[in-house]
Amino acid sequence: MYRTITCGALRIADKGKTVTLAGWVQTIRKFGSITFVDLRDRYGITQLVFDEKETQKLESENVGREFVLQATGSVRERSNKNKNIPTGEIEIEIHSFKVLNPSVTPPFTIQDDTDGGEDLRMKYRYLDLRRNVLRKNLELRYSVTRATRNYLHSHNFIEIETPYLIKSTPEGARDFVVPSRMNAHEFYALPQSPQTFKQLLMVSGFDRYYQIVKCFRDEDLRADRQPEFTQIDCEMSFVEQEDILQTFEGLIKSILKDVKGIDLKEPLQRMSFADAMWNYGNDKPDIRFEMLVKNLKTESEIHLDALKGSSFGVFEQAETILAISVPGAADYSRKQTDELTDWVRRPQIGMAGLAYIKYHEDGSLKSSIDKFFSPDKLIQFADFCGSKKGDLILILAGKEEKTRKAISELRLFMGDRLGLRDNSIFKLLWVTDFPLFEYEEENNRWVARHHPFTSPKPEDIDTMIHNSPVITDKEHYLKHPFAAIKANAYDMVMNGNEIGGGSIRIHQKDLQKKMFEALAISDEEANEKFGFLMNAFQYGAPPHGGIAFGLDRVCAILGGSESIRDFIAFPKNNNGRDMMIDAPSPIEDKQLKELSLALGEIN
RNA sequence: GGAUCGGUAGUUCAGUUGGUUAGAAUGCUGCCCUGUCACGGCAGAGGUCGCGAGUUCGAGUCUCGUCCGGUCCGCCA
Repeated sequence: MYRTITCGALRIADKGKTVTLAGWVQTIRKFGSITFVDLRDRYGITQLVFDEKETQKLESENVGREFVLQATGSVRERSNKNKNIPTGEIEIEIHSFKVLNPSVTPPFTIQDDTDGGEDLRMKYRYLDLRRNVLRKNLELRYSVTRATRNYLHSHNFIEIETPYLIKSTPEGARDFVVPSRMNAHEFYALPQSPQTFKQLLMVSGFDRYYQIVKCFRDEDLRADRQPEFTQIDCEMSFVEQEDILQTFEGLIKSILKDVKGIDLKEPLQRMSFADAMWNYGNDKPDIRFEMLVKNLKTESEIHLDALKGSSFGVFEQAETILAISVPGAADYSRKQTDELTDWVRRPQIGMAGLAYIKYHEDGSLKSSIDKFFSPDKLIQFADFCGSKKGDLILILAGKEEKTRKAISELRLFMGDRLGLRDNSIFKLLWVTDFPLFEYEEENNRWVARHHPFTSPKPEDIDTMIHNSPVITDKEHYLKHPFAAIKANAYDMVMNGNEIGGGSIRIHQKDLQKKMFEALAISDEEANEKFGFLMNAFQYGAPPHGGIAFGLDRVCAILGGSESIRDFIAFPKNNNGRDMMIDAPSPIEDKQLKELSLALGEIN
C-alpha cells in the first residue's frame, strides 16, 4: 500500500489522523527551515509541511516539481486557511517521506493557466493530461459514455462489437487502408462507421444494438474533426422514424440530466430541412437565438415588393437576396459596418459586398442603398424583415447557395458578437425531411446525402422507380424529379452542431437495387461491394433504422469547448499526426517486403 | 488543392525606419527567509532569432525558397 488516502479527501474532521499520501509535487514554497509542498493526485491537492529536519532531506534529495513522493504525517488544522481548495483547512505535518521517483523539469508548467503552447502540450500530452482542465474533460467524457450505456441498457439495447478490418467501399469519405500480409496485394479498410454490420445484426435479430466505437475517415481535418473519432452507434428493428426520434431524444435528455443536471421536460423541437434552410440558411440551425434569415428574393422571384423596378443593378441581377435584422445594432459606426463588409468579402465567405439599413430609434432610416431606395421603400424592407427600431438590417445578394451560406455565417457571427451564443445553454432540435440525393457537379450525378442505405419517404418511392436518374439539364438539376425526393432521415442538432444523424434503412432488396442504380453504381460493383448485404436481405430483413452520435462533439459542446481535441486523451493534429509518438512514420524495408509492397513517387 | 496567421531564452512573448552588446515575464540554479498557498528578497545561468539562398557596408527586421505549427475554404456526415 503506497497510500492510505488520496490528496483530495482530507477535511478538518480528520484532524489528528496519521495518513500516508502519494502524488506529484505541484509547488514547493520554502521559508528557511520550514517548507510547504503541495502534493497533487487525480483527486486534489494537499499541503504538506516539512520541518527543519525534513526540509534538509528535501534539499539533499533535490526534490523539485513533478517528483513523485510518498509522505506520512499527521493531519492538523492550518493556522492560515485556504478557502480556495477543498482541503484548505488542513495540512499534513510530515514525519517521513520517500522519493518514489524523481522528475526532470517539465517543459511547461502543470497548472490550470499553463504557459505551454498547443503543440508543445500535444507533444507532452501525458503531462498536459495531469492538468485539471483536461482531467475534468476526460471525466466528463466518461460520464457521458456511462450515461449512454445506462440508458441504452435500460432500454434493452445490447452492445456488440464489429470488426475494424473490413472492406473498402467507394461511396463517401476516403478509407484508411491496411495491407494484408497473408493476402498479398489485398487491403482491408478501417470502417468509416459500422453501418453495414449493424444492419446485418438487425437481419440476425438483435433488434436493439449499440456500440461506442471508433470510426475512421481519411479526410482533411479541422479543430472539430479527427481522422479517428468515436460514435455512439445505434440500430433498431421494427421501428419507424417516430420510434427512433422518441428513443434517442430520451438518450440525449438522459445524458444532459446525468452529466449536467439539466432536466429537459419539453419534447425536442422539430424542423424540416427546407424550413431550416429557409429560416437559418443552414441544416444545423443554432436556435439559441432568433435573428431569422429573411428571404427578399429567391430563385429570381421577388418576395419583397419594394425591390421591384429598382435601379440597383446588384439586386436586380441577383438570383437571391437574403437579410437578417440585428437587434440593437443600428448605432453601428461606419467603421463597424465596413468591418462587416470586409468580413463577408473574405475568400472563405466570398461575397462581393454587404448592404445595410440602420433603423434608428427615432424611426429614421439610413442605409448604404439610399441612392436606390426611397425612405418609404426602406421602411418596407424593415417591415418585411420584422425589424424593430434600433435594428441593423444586413443584406446579402448573389447566387443562391453561396448567399445562403454567407447569410448563415453572418448570422452566427453576429450572434457571437452580441453574446447570444451562451455555451452554458443547450438547445436541441431534430431536423427532418432531408433530400435523399445530392447533386455532384463533378460527375454530373446523384450521390446519397446520407448514405446509400437510406430509405426514401414512402410517398417518393414511385418517383424514384419511374424516373431515370440521368441528368440531362445540368444547369437546372434542381428541376430533376430526384431532387425533390425526401429521405426518411433525421439529424439531431445541438447549439448549431450536428451531434447525431440517422435514417430508416432500405430493407427490401429491390429498392436497394434501385438505389444503387440511382447512384450510378453498377450491378457488378454493387454486388462486389455490398453483395453480402443484398444477400442477407433475401433472408427476411426486418424493417429497421438507426442513428449515430458523434461522442467527441457531444462532449465538447457539453464541456463548453469548440475543440474536440480537448476531449480526446491522445488526439492528432491538423495533419493527422500524433505529435507525441510521431505517427505516422516510415516502416522498414523488411516490413514492406513481407507485405509485398513497393513505395512509389510521392504525389 | 487553396487562403491566411505564426516560428526570437526551457516556456509565453516584445523587438521602432535595416544599425553596433537581442529584451521582459515566467521557469531553472544559488543564497536569505517559520505561515505560505501566483510567497517574498538578492544574485546568476540560459539565444544557430526554424532552415537555405539573396539584397546591403550592415539582416531578428527586407526579398525568394523551404520546413514546421495554428485557423479556415475545398473535402468530409
